[in-house]
Amino acid sequence: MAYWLVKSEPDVYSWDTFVAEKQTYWNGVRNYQARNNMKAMRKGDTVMFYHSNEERQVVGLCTVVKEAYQDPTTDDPAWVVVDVKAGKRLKTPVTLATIKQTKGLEQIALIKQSRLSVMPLTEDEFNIIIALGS
DNA sequence: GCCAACGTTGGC
DNA sequence: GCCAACGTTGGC
Repeated sequence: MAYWLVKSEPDVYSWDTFVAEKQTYWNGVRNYQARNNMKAMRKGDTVMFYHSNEERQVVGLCTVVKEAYQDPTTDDPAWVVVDVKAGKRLKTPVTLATIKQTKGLEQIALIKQSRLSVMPLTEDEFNIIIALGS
């Protein structure tokens, strides 16, 4: 069981939209590293949902329900999507500012590689964020 | 709106 | 294969 974090611009695809749809395929990734991370996702893995730009906070959790397959929005076989199902909203959103100040999260990919849109989290990082969000 | 970081493209 | 130019992302 692995942990991941995905970013979305709330203007483009927000947590509320996701919750309303209950499930979605995570499309639009056009970066090889992010793509490789998606390919490494396994059914049942937990994914944190982060709002970038205006909000900059982790807002909720979701679960991988289908592993990587051809992105239906393009014919280019280089790109894949995964299906994710909306889970719980964090009681308290965890902001980037908080993450930066929190001991144990210094190495998180969210800070180290700010432009990456799909990234792995260690179990420790995941648990710390969960604790901050409850 | 600006700019830093960084990935991609294309000329050589 | 290198590197400059360029485009994109995302924090501020």
